[in-house]
Amino acid sequence: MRCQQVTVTIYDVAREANVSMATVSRVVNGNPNVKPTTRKKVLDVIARLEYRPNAVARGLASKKTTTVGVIIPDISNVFYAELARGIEDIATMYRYNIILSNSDQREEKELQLLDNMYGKQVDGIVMMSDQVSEELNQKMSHSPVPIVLAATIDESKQVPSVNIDYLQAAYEAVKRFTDNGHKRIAYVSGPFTSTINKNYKYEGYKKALAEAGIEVDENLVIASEDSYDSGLEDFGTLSNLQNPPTAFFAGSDELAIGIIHGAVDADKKIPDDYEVISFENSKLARMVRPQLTSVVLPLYDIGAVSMRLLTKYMNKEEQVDEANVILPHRIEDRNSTK
Amino acid sequence: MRCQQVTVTIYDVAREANVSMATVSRVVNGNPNVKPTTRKKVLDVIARLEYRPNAVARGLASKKTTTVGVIIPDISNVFYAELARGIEDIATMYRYNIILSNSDQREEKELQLLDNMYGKQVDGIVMMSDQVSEELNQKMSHSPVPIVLAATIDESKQVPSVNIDYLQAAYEAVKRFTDNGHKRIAYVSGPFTSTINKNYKYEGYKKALAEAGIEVDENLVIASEDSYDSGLEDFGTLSNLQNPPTAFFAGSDELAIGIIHGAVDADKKIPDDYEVISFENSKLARMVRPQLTSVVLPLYDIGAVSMRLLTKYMNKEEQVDEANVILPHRIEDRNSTK
DNA sequence: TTGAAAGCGCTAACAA
DNA sequence: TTGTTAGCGCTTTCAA
Repeated sequence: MRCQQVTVTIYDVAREANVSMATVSRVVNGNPNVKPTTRKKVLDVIARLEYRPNAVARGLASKKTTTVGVIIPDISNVFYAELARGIEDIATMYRYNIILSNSDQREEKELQLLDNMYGKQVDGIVMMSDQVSEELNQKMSHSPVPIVLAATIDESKQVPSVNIDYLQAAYEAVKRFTDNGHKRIAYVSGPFTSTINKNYKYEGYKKALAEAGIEVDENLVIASEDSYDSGLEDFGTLSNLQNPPTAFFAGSDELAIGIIHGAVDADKKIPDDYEVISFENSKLARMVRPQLTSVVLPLYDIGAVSMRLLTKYMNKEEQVDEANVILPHRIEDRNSTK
Repeated sequence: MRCQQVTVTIYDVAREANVSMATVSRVVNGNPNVKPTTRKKVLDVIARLEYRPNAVARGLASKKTTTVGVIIPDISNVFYAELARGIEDIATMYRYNIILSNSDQREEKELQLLDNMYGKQVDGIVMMSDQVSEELNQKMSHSPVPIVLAATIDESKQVPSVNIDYLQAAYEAVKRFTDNGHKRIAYVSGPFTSTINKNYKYEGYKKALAEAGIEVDENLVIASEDSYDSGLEDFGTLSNLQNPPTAFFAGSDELAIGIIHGAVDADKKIPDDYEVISFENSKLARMVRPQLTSVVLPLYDIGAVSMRLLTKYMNKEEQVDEANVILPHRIEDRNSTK
């Protein structure tokens, strides 16, 4: 490994090709104002010298780095990993690289990462966060570069974003239960520190109940961790209520699988004893028996559209018509519901 | 959003503080050769002007960017996402940022991404690949910056790497079966285009069989995709053999869960009718009934150690004693085995 | 302890 | 169509 490195610069190419560096720069950047024979000559030298443009120098001179920052709560979480893939694919398509950082959902870290990204001179940022604090909102509003929120809610709507209609989606899921005659419907949620969980999915749940003339029973609503173990535990808690639920609306696939296994372990049958609808539809939804009926959260698409939106801002394309994009959703029917 | 940006430079700070830019540079970089009062004066101006160092300019001048490239087959795959998290955590600890790119396991893309990373002047690279081609090996061997392979095998051992002893681990897993008296043991693997699957896990499998005096039956070895559906399908294929297996060694958790559900769907009991051992131990291993006995692949640690190793090369620390690190492994016993 | 000055490798006017 | 020339914002000798 480690060989002697002789960095060949645009200047070396220019000298070898008997042209000025400006000309080399032109051919490297595909500027059409170069005579074909000159272009060929330069290209040959570039190939021979194995010249590779220095993106850092280019970034300094042009004030564009062709890299975008991605701030994500936790890349090892499938949920966010799927989003990240959507972001990266579109970034690649537009020739951007991605600087990826985990925030672990800590506000202090989010703030610090933003500064770090600004320092690195990224051309734009895609941000994910369960909860946009006032301070974070402020900082993003004064960002030197465009920012797009992916699958995250900023209730002030100051920052462009891509989401689905979480409230409506939750409403539709729970409405299935009320339509089926369920009166005792549980909402097993991830943490209420997440705006989406607390102010959207929960509101959708309440709306569906209200419409069916069912009163919200706080005992049927649990906001714990967004994990398999919580689902397992929450099933236990809820099924032991003196007036237990007959249907579960789960905030995520892991939670739903926990609930299902809780039921299985208690020798209950899904969907006969309890119906379950999840909210995510990751590939886990099919990896459990019975397979999960689930609201389809198009995470890849949300990531992809976020990045696409960001490119519009970065290129100052046509005045973007809608800064707060809402993608469509649907419910995928499988076997955890009747 | 988008406010008028007045970039304040080191020069502005210098002027305001009545010192030279060299002095500002010194305080920014924590150089001790600055009189405390001067330092304070400069720090005050920095705070007042909200000066933020431009990492690009710094990178050009110092030839160090404090960013490392990460080339990964697919970030949306939990397996790699876990590795990536380990890498990122240690990178953060050492103040590096990460440029993350997906290769989709295509050699052409891997090669091109390396060039792209070189162009971005990363200080080092962590690479993951199922199969290191000759050309890739060549390119990495002539890299201008250090490269470490994470959970990937380069049989020439030319490039530093971090792995576990896959062969031994597979051997131990299969030995459980032979010790338990199984004679018909299947190996349901991910693709054999993966060096680890083909040359290590498979060899471990063969070694355990050989030791037990069992001949390898090619019909019991299936190298398909590394997915739940493949597991499901492969169970069908294998269980319909006229002389079917009684134990399954699965190459990954998804494969193992597919096998288990295949069995469940066929009204078979695990581990009574079939025993199953997986190779991964992601959090999925507990999210299935029965829970999976699995070889523990410490992905996070492999990522973390890879990054740590890379920092040693980047800082030209003490001559690294071992370039090809082997981390310990173990088997986690759960309920898919007796 | 501080400052002056020469780059780092490239882009982007502007001129020819 | 091509070349000249300033920077971009910082680090890093070297000298004081």
